[in-house]
Amino acid sequence: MLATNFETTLKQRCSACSLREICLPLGLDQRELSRLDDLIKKRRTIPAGQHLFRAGDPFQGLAAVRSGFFKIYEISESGYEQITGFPMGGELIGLDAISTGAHLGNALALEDSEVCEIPFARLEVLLSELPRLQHQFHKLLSGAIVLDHSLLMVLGTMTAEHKLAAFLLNLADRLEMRGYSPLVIHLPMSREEIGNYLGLKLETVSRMFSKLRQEGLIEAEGRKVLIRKRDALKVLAAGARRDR
Amino acid sequence: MLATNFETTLKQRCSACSLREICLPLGLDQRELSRLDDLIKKRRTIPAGQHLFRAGDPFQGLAAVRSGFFKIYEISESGYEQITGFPMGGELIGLDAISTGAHLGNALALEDSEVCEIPFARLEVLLSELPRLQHQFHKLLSGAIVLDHSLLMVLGTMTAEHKLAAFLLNLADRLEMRGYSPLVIHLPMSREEIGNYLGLKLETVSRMFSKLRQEGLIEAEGRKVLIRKRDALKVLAAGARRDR
DNA sequence: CGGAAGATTGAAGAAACTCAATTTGTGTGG
DNA sequence: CCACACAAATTGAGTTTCTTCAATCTTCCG
Repeated sequence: MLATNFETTLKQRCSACSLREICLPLGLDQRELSRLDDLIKKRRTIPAGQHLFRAGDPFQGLAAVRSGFFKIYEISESGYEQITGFPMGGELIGLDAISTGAHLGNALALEDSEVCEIPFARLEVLLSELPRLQHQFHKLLSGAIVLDHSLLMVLGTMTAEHKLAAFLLNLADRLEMRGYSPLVIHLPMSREEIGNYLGLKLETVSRMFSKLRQEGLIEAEGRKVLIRKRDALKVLAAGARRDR
Repeated sequence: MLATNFETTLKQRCSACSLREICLPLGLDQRELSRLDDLIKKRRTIPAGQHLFRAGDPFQGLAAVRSGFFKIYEISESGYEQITGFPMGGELIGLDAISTGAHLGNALALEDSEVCEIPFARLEVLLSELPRLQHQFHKLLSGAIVLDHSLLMVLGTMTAEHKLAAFLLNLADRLEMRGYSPLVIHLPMSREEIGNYLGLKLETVSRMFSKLRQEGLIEAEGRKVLIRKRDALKVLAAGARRDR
């Protein structure tokens, strides 16, 4: 009991976090890590189905996903939704709010999730003092742009089947990077959410799941997906078809 | 002759740049501006049709567009192109390269253009010393993410006609922000490039131009576009149709 | 002026959507 | 623990949008 408690507090610290090789702490030494630990005090639990923030909320700070899964979506003037990402462990949430001081996106927990809250004003001070942390932060911001561009590529050039293949592979890769099996996926999102993300209707997503199943590339029943032929999926995901 | 020369060197300095309210210098005082001026020495001219950088080039520094127009495009593994943006005056280019140290995108000048080169390593040092500059830089990075998200919204939720309306309005807004007329647009890109950007074929783009023309919202002959009913375009651009 | 590239328009085809019915899965209360 | 109700997923049939292929027209350079 005492041990569990100890472990919990340990895990609160960036220096002992299993995600430190993906997240802000990457590349820092002990001294720098402890400075960062001082900053990131609060851990917050978000139950499945609840929002971490909503569009319009004032920007207090960033959040780093500790565990669980989120969906980030934006709502246009006229009420249309677009999911822009499904962040998981080690990824930063709320970067878009830096530019305006208010959130433009909504962050909904798809599973019971935990985040580390990062007060942004204090982070910027620390960035000035720790060049390596500053650089890592810039890398993460830049990485968010790269990620968005790869989604643009998917939306702009691929057919439905290719889109779904790319989506599943992306999940597999990110799971693998975090030490999970890349072949057994439990989807935290519905067909409708996948469709929204990929610019497809849920029925089309469902049909493409069936197609990939028939072709023997995956097994899928509901939200459980087993990747059978990862290489073949890669060929699909690489080979967009529309050449605009 | 001497006068022109003087003016040119003046214009080289951020402190006297007409774009300083959009670009990095925003919010800086005289002292800070002169520090930034020290950093940004080089101006470079890129003739229309030439690349500022290509995918794979090592990342030396960012570039701020001084004048002209670029297209940024990425090429997927399998050779498919996707244009991710058409940056113009005051916008930063090359942000995606921070994360990996090499450019993922290609930057091609659509017109004769000028850029200010910003050595990134030195910029980061300066950011540490000038908190306001640091914050402005983060705002620009965050703004790039916001921009990408709005394009995701367009690609994911809109029909062809709405996409083109949104595209033209976006151009109009950005031109207006820089002091140009928002109603008279000379497009620096081809129908094919617009289509690639919007996830459409060039023929579809052409048809939508004709449609908007027939509906009296614009006048268009080739690359010259006159916006007749900006409000009506806004209604179109706001009102996406597919609700995925 | 001539040629090539870009833009427009038409007709036919394909991909994805809409509408609708059915099946499966999930959570809740008896 | 089962039964029920409700939400999610699958599948089918018909329609729409966008693409593809092709012909024509325009523009812009050399």
